[in-house]
Amino acid sequence: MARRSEPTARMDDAARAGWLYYVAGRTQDEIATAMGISRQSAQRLVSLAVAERLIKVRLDHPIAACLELGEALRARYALRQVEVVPSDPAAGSTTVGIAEAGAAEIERWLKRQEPIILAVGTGRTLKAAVDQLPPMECPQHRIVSLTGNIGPDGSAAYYNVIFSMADAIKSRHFPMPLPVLCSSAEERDTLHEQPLVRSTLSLGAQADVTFVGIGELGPEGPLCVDGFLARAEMEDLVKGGAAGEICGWIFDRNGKLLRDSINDRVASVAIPSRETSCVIGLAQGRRKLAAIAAALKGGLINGLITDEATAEHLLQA
Amino acid sequence: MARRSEPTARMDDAARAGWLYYVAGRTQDEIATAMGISRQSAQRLVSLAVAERLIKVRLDHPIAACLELGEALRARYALRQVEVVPSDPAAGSTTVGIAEAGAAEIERWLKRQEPIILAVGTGRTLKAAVDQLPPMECPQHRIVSLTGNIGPDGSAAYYNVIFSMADAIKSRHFPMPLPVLCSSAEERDTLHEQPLVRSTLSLGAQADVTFVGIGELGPEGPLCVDGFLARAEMEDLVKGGAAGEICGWIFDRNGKLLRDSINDRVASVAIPSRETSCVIGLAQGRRKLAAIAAALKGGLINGLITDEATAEHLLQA
DNA sequence: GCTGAAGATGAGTAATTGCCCATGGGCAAA
DNA sequence: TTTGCCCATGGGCAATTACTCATCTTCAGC
Repeated sequence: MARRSEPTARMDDAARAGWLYYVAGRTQDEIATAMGISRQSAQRLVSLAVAERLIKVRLDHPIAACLELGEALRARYALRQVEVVPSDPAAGSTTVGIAEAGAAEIERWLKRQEPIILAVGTGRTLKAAVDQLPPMECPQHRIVSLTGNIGPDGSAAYYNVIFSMADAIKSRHFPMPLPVLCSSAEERDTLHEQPLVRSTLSLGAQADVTFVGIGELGPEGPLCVDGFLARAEMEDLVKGGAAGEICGWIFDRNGKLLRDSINDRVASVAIPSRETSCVIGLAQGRRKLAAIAAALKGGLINGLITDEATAEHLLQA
Repeated sequence: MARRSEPTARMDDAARAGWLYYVAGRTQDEIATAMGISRQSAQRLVSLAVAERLIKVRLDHPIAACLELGEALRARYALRQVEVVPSDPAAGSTTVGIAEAGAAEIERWLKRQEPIILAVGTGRTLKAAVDQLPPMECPQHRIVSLTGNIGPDGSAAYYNVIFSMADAIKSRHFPMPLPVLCSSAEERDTLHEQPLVRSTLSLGAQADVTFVGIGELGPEGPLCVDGFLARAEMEDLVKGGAAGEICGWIFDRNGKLLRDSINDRVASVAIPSRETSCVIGLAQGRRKLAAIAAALKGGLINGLITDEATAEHLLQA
């Protein structure tokens, strides 16, 4: 009769089926019986309701916003892995949240049965994450440091995280017995020829997953604070367009590594391939925004763990 | 570590799993892999998110409100079947909507393969519904009228719907060859003793599903308008506490059938058992509110097809 | 340190859902 | 009126999800 010809009738049915399924929690079989149609038709109506966006789902939890932000970042920068942690409205810093999220992600990789090579960079955020790791027995994995562990004054670089990692994780560890920054390109190349270093370099290049911090530049950046670069050098870098650094590798605002006298002296392993492995950056905070944005833009990382406020700013850019 | 002991961590995970499942549309298997847990745990987290009301689903369609109202009515009056149709904001009356919904419901019953007995009452709303029925071949079913088809003046009662039904539905039909109202209780009893009538009465009592209109009382009610009752009789009835009628059976505001001189003369079949069958009332409109509410309260019907505005008023009572 | 309860976990299994395909009815064009 | 196309329909099957049970872990209390 008349109602058969109305094009909206199908939509009404779809809405009804969708309501019964999602709101009332009936099975599609029950819906089919109640509406006098076959189960398959009921399924089609439910699908239709979803496809036509009649059904709106939302998550009543602070984490919902984080997941949305993460999804947006993933889509924009073609990331493999994104984690956005809530910005604690009370505390000013959310390093703790990122640290926990980072630890959880590291743990997920280490839990795997099949052997992997896990590479770590450096930085305070990354160290905080590693400090959150529970003790684990992972004899099947290998953990390699991308950066040297000798500070500018010859002492062990504090923020080289592989030793912290070794405290918690029972696994084979491969530090880099090098300074972070050599005095010259030639020295760097010579050191890299050493057999022990070469094998570590090779191992780093094969990493299945890499966790790195992202450092901002400027006089307050870690390279200056930890004494690797003098203030004047830093100012020159910034004038030259540098925007941030990962494992000491300095890049511009487009995420391109600079071809300059500093990068020629960096002793770190090259950042592993983003084509064939996961390179996950941990960073947060307004001061690091430019550095993070540049790393994302240049594809230096294909994974990111950050906080809500930082994610929002990254998306506004 | 610290995060293990936080009771909110599980909720966060549940929220995350729920988001990935409902918003991002991942399978539980993918979620399990992404979160580094087993399928079962992922399923539990999704369930938890639903159970804890973290997931809110809403339906973006006018019919959503109707379905909510229907569910509320069903719960309050222990109804088996409720249908609330949208109140057309443009047109004043929504009889058309109810008619279509009623026709759809009748059709659902008639589509069944196993033989059923379908009983029909009387009324304008019900007739409008029956007029919407498409032609159908239903040799397996039997359709019986609960009310007589002889009007007060001896002519065929117009709003006896079984003849309209016979036009569309190819099935065995059983009208009641009686007046609606007899001149006395004795006459009624005598007529009911006739073999043909007795078999129809018996058939009506066995009905699997019954569709009835609900009539309001007062000088504008169908009993008066159609000339079954004189105005004075009606006034007496209302004074005596009568609130409405179904198939001529008059009931008070609690849905109890009155024990009076009118009901003693009603020739209709008794309303079939609401314990063992579906008795679905079709009615709408402010004037009928008291009658519908009374029928629901007294359990004279266990199914209802009405419109949005009426449903809202019924729930406010 | 031991014990018991409560809750979490994973395997197995039943139920539910999603999808493909053959079929048939309805509608438009010829 | 006939022909051909389109699309809705339901059967069948694979994928996914829900549930149950036995076992394990953890933590509080003794």
